[in-house]
Amino acid sequence: MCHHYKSAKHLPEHFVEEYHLRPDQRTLFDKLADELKDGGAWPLKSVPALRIDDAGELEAFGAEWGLLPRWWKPSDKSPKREKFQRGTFNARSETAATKPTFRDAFKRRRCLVPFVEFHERDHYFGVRRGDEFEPLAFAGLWESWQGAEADVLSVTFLTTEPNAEVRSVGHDRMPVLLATPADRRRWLVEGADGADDPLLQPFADGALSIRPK
DNA sequence: CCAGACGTTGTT
DNA sequence: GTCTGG
DNA sequence: CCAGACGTTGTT
DNA sequence: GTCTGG
Repeated sequence: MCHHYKSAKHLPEHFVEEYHLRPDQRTLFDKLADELKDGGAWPLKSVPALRIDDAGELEAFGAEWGLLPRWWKPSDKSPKREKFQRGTFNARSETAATKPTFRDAFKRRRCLVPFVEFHERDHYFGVRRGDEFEPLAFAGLWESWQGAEADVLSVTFLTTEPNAEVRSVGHDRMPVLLATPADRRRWLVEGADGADDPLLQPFADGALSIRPK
């Protein structure tokens, strides 16, 4: 499962440069990323994300981790939206296109969820670059839910089969990783065409470094 | 028709 | 109060 | 991080 | 909102 990940101080600068974020966007992204500097990200925390806005421009936004679909309303089983969101922090790439909770977002509201290391089974995984870990992005989905009091922006990200390193610590799922600017752009612009799409495959064996917690 | 679900991961 | 699951 | 559980026997 | 199970 992928319910914890970390940012790093060099993450904002990387994405500010990759997407030429304007000063106000840069300020927002810095602030959102900075809120992860101590404990990292956990479900229901507000996390930084990137999407393409109505004008086709790339923009940063903050959203709660745990997707809340537009049709959600209180019920006996999920009296509070947080309870529902606690179960939607990941979306299976094999089924997200058809699940009621994810399919609209899968088709029309994709985003990037930047990170530096993700956590599985008492280990952190990332792509080492020198003595740091490289900023990467999860393949994310976002939603906007209209409440009586306020609107809730939320995100989740896709999972797939594990690669060799993740399997080696005893896990059978891993997040979909977008490790190049080209993959990130394609995810935002085109999305994926079925579970066999190259974007949704496990990360290349041997490309991740493992750091025991 | 109508109530209820709508999710993921990991596992004794 | 403390542990576990997400 | 934070919400939710924290238990046993016997079987709808 | 839409689908499924009863």
